[in-house]
Amino acid sequence: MENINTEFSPLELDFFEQPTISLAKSLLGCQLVKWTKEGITAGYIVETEAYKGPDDRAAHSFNLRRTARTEVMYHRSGLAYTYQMHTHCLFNVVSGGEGKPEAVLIRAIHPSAGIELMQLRRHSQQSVNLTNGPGKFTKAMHITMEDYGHLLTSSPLYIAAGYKPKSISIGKRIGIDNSGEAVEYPWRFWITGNKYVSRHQKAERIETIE
DNA sequence: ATGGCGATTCTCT
DNA sequence: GAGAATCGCCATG
Repeated sequence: MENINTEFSPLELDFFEQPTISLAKSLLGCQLVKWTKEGITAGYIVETEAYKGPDDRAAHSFNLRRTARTEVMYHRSGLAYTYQMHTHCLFNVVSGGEGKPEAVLIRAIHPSAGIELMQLRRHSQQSVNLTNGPGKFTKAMHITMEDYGHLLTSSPLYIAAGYKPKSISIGKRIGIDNSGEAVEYPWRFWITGNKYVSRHQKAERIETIE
């Protein structure tokens, strides 16, 4: 048998072709990998949120709103949707398939490679604080608007295999207070007990993985 | 041309 | 827990 290094190999495109809620859970434990000329940074995804426009008032694509910013959400699953929030860049994986504008927001990672580079970029020697928020890990990994529309199956930015979480916690999404009834939807997912999760919140449900 | 505002973060109290 | 920072996007006129 040939010895193949699968540590940082991209997942295939069909991984992204599953329903958005399912994808949001499946992404937990996978690695997010970013290459730059400075080197590699990578981390296990530990927290995600599903956004299901056009019926989801919290989604940028609510009511089929289609602008330059949200355009990529209308294209195929597996593309990167990055956008600017105040001074930060937030990162989503497009899902739903062509013409169905849905996405999974990645909210936190647990570093697996390139921690020194992350510390340099974040001007911080701390560990957990480096990547425990949606604007934090993007800075640590140098994910920017340049990555908008990039297909996440190849360098410089892609999803790779990781580990299978033992338990997934489920709760309400963060920071969408003005979104009417959508505030209540249980579309936030995190690896139970993981210390890189951005905020403490009581889980509405906990799923154990077989 | 302009004004409101946000899927955030940091630094205080 | 509150307030500021700070800036691009997008809807209006």
